[in-house]
Amino acid sequence: MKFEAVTIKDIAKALGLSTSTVSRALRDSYEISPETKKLVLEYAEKINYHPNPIALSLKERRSRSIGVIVCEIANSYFSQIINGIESIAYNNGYNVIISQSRESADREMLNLQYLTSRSVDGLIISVSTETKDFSYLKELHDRGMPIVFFDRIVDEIETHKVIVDNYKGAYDATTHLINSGYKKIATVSNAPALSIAKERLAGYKAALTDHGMEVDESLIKYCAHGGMILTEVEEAIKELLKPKNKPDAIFASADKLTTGCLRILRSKGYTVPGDFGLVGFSNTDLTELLDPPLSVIRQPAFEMGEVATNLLLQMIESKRPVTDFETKVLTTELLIRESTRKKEAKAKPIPSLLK
Amino acid sequence: MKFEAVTIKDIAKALGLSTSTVSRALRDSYEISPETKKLVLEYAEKINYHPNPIALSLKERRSRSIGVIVCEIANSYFSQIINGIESIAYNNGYNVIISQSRESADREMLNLQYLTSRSVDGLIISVSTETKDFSYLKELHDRGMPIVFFDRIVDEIETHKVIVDNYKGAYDATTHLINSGYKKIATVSNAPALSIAKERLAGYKAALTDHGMEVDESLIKYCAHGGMILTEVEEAIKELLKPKNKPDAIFASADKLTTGCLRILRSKGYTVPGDFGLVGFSNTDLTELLDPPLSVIRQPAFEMGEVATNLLLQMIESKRPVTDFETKVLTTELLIRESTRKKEAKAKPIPSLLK
DNA sequence: TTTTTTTACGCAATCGTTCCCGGTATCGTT
DNA sequence: AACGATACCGGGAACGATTGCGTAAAAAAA
Repeated sequence: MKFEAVTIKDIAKALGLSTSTVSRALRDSYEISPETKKLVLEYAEKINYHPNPIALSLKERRSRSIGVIVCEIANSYFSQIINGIESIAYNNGYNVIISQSRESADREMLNLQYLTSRSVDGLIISVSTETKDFSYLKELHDRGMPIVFFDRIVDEIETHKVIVDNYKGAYDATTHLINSGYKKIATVSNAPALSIAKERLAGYKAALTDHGMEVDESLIKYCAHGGMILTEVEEAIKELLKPKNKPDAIFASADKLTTGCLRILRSKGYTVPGDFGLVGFSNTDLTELLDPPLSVIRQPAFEMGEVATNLLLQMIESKRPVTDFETKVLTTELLIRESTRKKEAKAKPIPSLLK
Repeated sequence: MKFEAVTIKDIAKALGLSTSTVSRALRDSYEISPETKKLVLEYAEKINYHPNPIALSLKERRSRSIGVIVCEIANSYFSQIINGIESIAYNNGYNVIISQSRESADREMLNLQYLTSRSVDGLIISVSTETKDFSYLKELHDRGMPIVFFDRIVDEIETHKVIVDNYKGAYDATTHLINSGYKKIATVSNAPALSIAKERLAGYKAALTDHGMEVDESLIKYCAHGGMILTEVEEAIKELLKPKNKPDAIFASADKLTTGCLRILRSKGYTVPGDFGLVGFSNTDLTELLDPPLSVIRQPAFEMGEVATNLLLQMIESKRPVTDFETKVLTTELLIRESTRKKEAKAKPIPSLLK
């Protein structure tokens, strides 16, 4: 069950030439006569010759392919990012190898080893929620592997990074809830170690204090897998529903958390925005068709993929080691829809404690 | 910017052995003394040696990786399939390379060439809507490349295939619409050349005639890109809304068509199921949260991925060419929700939110 | 005509690994 | 003592492609 491909040797043999001549003819070298070139080119075309990239990779120690690791592709945000990555990569003759960590540090490591041993020329990564140990990544980076982080970045490693202004996104969303008249705003956040979780949480807290509201730690819940497992969202919501400090609105910190919250609230018979206002990060294109249409913070995912890839290719193709790294920060967009509709005709609270 | 890896030569040099001995020691050959083995193994472990899969691929003409081509990963159906594929592949030590055709025959061909030249040991494919010319695939297959088709299969090529009972799925959905009291049922279908489109259309027609209803060709609309481009769905709906034969229900034949129809109908101010009943194929996990919750035909996508991969690995690892091919047909599931509520019914069905 | 230059091609090494041949000890057997 | 068996290890070709170097023949210059 093996699959025989046409090689440069077949051409050489058939034409009575050496492999070197054929190789040079195919690469249009000046030291091959026009007639021989024509001969080789035509024959190669005829038998449908394609150079073997594996042999090339072995020789050149590069593969013209880049590796991408995300937690899961069944997530609009990540699939949009990947589309952005592919669009730039293909235009530059690079192939993209996608792999999923499924929020597992082990699988992330496995994929990483596979990709590097397969000689990808660079990596674009959003780390899993579970990853605590970045030493392997760090070693890779130290040994010269070009890496670009996006979304969930690793502060310890100095390289190009692409993120959105998570702080501002969260701040704006929370402020929007406040301005809509919500008084007790909870948040369902991602794994606390994650950069995006920290930043979004900071934005949330800042919005509260800036508007004279207290930060209540019992209103902050974490989901270790970012909502990939629904029960953990259910658990978080259940905690929040304890009468003691029941909130009237929720800010969700990730795609799956946002829809997860809606799912749990509705399954428990609560209405949105009646019982709870809801806003969250999401790039799903179905949010406007949901019941209720969700107010969301949307990230420019496609563009993030493009930017990340451009940075990576720049590193890959640079002659000398890149030492001057930048962190590109794109801006989010707050799309206001039904799920955060103003609570009915009460006087708008005046923030008295603005600093 | 190159990335130096540890090779067998480094070990050989450091230990004063030949590469052959090191290679054999690592592969636990009987003709290497236990002491030498121990020495090599320990040193290999110490300097973190990993065999170079590229060199192996070149030598063995196999890569222990399989290629997957789908039209787009930002589609729950396909990402669920991929998860199924990966689960089996990883358990058997295979890696999965994913690529998207984005419904373009050109990109499909490009991906195909990339994957085969990269020595994937086999392919799992759902062809793009655009692909008319299967000669390249056929040649690949004739030359011994193991291929499994799923979803959108190619009748002309004899190999393993994994599909669902599209006919029955469509038949059941249409029957459900009829039983719900809808009188004029339109369908928005995929590119007519596609196997799935034909089968689903046949099921739709059969359900109509079996229930004494006429098949009206003007109620059958096609979307060449399966709803990936929203305007083509809009065009289809616009056609259907012409007063002459305005339907009261729509059966949509693919994931993006189903949500696309809802989107267009709602944007035009129509209500579902008030003005139109709506049911369609979909694997999105958000359909129950939509307004209205959508009745859908759901495919066992994860399982399909598993089945396809098992078939493929079986072909890859078979000593002799496989000639006895099978077509596995799984069954769909009709999930009845709000969007097809009986026209006369008053009682509101209880939506099941958590499954 | 002789020398130099140019043209056009082949040889062989290389990338990392495996594996077919060898080869050399160290035994044991006759 | 001589031979074969066994154990252990190295040399080198191979996988497909590129490329520096060498060189024969042809063309140009002397």
